[in-house]
Amino acid sequence: MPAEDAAVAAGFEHFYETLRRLTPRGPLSLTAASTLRRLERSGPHRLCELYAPEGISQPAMTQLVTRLEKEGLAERTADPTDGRAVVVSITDAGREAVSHRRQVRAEALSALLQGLTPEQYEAVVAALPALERLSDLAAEQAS
Amino acid sequence: MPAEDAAVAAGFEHFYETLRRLTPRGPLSLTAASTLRRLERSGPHRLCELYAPEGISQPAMTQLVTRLEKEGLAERTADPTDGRAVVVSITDAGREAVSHRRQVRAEALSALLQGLTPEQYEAVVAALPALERLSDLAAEQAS
DNA sequence: CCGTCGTACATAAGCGGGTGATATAAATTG
DNA sequence: CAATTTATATCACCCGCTTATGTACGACGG
Repeated sequence: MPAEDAAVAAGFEHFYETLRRLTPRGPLSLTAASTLRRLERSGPHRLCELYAPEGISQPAMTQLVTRLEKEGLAERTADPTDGRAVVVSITDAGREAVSHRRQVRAEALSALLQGLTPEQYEAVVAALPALERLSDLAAEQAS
Repeated sequence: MPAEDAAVAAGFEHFYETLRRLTPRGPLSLTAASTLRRLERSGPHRLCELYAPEGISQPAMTQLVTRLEKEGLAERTADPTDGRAVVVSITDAGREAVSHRRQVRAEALSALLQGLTPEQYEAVVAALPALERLSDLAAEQAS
């Protein structure tokens, strides 16, 4: 491991904690929010396609979907081509919830961004594509 | 809120999920790890100074310290100047656990960093001070 | 000194969200 | 068509958080 990577890792570690505290406690758990975002971003999925990328077990996803359904944020549909399968999709209320959560976090973050110098702000913006690329790399590594 | 902030927020949101999945399942909860890092970084603290910055309730911190103590990662000491207070400090085993966790995450991250172009890598390194500054701003805003 | 009040921590009860083991039903296969 | 695999659900359990409450010490005015 290159030496500089350690510095990057340390910086990310600290920053991760900061981001974590930026969305104190909402009605949605981390996994619930992440799953809703996935459904919003890439459409309906069978339950068996959801739990692995979220890093939880299949029973956990069953229960999560049940909770989301109870709160009206997602819904189950039968898969016509496979009687065993369940297709999970996000509802309008779910989209609304995701959007609201995103908004809250964005505003908290925006307040912080005001405190940066223009150079620092530019550095952050310039790093965004790289961060996005890291996310993609992590996703394909997981698959 | 400036329009570009929304893009930054969206990027961070995605990146946050990536970081979250980078340290899959350890023996330490997120709060436990964060608390140990705090103890490692800024020395022993009274329990009442710990729970607020971690964003949990006082009973939760009492329980967390009890668990950490049971696992030998932290220890309680009486405060000689205040009979009510408890001073919590990290043990060598605790330092070891933090260090190990950090190592695991750093290696996983390092593997991803290999996939960046040199320009992207430089952009990430260049943004580190700004990310650090954001963490500081968040910390002082919380106080 | 001494009752009163605030502060620091612990305990209790309950709940959300995770786990592994197992059940059920539909699809696949030999 | 019996056997097996796959997709989901259910069960029993544990961990970590919550609020409400208990306990012991410190501070402080009479």
